[in-house]
Amino acid sequence: MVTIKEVARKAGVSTSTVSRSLSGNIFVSKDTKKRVIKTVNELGYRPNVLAKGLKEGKTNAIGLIIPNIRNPIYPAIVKGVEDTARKNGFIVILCNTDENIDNEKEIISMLEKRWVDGFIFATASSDFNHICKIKENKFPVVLLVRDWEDEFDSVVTDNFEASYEAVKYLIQRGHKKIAIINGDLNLSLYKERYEGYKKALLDSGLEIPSEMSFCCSFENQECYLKTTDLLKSNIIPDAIFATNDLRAIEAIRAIKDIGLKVPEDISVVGFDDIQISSFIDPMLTTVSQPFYKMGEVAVKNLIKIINYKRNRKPKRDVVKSKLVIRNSTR
Amino acid sequence: MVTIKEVARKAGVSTSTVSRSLSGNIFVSKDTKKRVIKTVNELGYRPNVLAKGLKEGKTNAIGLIIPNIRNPIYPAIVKGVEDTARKNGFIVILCNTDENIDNEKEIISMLEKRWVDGFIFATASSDFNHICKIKENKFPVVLLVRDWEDEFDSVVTDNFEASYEAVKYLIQRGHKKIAIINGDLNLSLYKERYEGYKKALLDSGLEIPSEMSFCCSFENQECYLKTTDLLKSNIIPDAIFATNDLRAIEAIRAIKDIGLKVPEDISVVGFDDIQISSFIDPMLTTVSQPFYKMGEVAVKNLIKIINYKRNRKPKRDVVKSKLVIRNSTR
DNA sequence: TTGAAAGCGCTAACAC
DNA sequence: GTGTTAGCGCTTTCAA
Repeated sequence: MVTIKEVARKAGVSTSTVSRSLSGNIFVSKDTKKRVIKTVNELGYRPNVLAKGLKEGKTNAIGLIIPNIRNPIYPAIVKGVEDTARKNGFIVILCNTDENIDNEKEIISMLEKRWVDGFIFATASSDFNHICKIKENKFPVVLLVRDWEDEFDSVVTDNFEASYEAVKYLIQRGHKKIAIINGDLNLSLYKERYEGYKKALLDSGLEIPSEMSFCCSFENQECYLKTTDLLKSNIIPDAIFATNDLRAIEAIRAIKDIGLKVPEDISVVGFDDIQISSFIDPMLTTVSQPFYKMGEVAVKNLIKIINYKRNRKPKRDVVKSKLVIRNSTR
Repeated sequence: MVTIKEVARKAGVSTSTVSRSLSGNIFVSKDTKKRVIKTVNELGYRPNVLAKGLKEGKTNAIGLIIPNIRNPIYPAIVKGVEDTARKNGFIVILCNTDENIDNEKEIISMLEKRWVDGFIFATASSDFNHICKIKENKFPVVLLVRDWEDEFDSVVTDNFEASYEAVKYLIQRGHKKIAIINGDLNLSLYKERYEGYKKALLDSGLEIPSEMSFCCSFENQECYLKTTDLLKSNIIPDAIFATNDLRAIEAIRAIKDIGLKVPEDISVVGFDDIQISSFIDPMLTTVSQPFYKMGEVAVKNLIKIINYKRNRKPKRDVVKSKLVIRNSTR
């Protein structure tokens, strides 16, 4: 490995001059600089980021913690985060928790050893102490997708409004018995989506059919099974609002398997607009979220906090989502 | 930030004793060790990986370079890589190239500054010099999914055999005009899949219908459009072998939109078995690949190379895939 | 404008 | 068993 010393020797200058030639902020005579740069190229010298980080007290890396990389919303987010980070000279360390809090703690403990200058969490849940602790340890933190009260900077979508609009749309199209398939209500995003759903029904004078409301995870086709159960009972909805596309897709599968049709018998609306949603049959009506953009905004905010560490008040960034109407609703 | 010095002072020992107590390899008296550990916990001390890495000449990080995180095969791989790496005390730095070689070079240049102890590339293509250069620079490299002659360690699936089997299956079910929708033939995996396809046809005495063979990328619905073109011509296949599921899904969409049915009019076989494939309509018959496992094997091999840097001959690991028969074939 | 030297936090060779 | 110390590669004072 080529070090700054070798460059210095070969160019006939001191290591400080090499450093200065490369950093650019401090003045070095034109000739010297040229000679140094030439030597750097000849030798293929690359500054060692470890040494630089150790000296400067920062790493130019950020930790991105996500709950489940196989949920297609995260790849989109990851891409936004990574592109933006790289554009700003940061590298991304991606960690997947599988929604498991022990994994998450272990990951944090690892990254806190100066691996990263700051964290982006897309995993906020009700069990939140460990993330608070990071902040106490002076690591900048931005929450993404899922947020938590007003303690942290965050980037989220307008979950309430978007759900409201989606359900309102179903009502306008004449649906009256609208089921909701939701996620963990301890997560603010699902709670907000639920609130939007309820408000839309209420505003239209419809009852909230509690027997048509359930939550499910992504494991073991839970969503498929619970939807099947619902349809086998004698309370059949005329529309289903699923709070994400994966749930919508499982629900559609269940509806078809039981011999009913989408959208003729039951309309289905999803949430997320993952890539696959425009290819399944019927193409899914869903709320489209700007995931790439969200990742981008989260990184930009995080870098701001890293660079000017003043104790600003946390900022909540809300990005707009929009209803995309396709063929799964009639 | 708590440093080893503070721990040492508080515990009344030298820094080396703290270091030794933590590393565990060198003997420290029970009492001292206990006292040190206690202090470490009280102070919340975490060894600085930058300093450690600088000292030891390694980082315990590996770079994982993938072409496109939005292709669902990669999240599965990433998860395998990440889990295994973490289990072995390594951290993963994930980088996405968007199939762009300049991005890739930039990423490599960044990671070579001692960020990582080795690389896993899932991006090998015909333009390969920059990856060779990494190896010359003494960085361990393992190729994944896509490989390249015998220069490198690699982990791949039995593309030829799997394709052969898939096409053979179509033939056995009575199909005679079998189209192939392929990817870039400069990538060995697609070439191998093409060879498997041809061999299966040949072995059954069928002609290779060159007018029914085309390649397409994932951009701009290219696959959808080209399939539509094919179907609008008067040479209509009775089966389509798509060399990945995303292509198969686009093809199915095209078939349906033109008013034909899958599998009644045209059978479709995919390759990959991404999660969504068992939820689309009809559920996709496809070749299932053990992506998680592949990531796992790649990491294990890489770590082996990192730890015993002897110049072994590169090893090619071939993992078995298998045909999963669902409803898109008749 | 440039060089010498200290020091970032850690480990390990060497001394006791 | 434990302490002292050099040094990993870099940046940045301080001097010249």
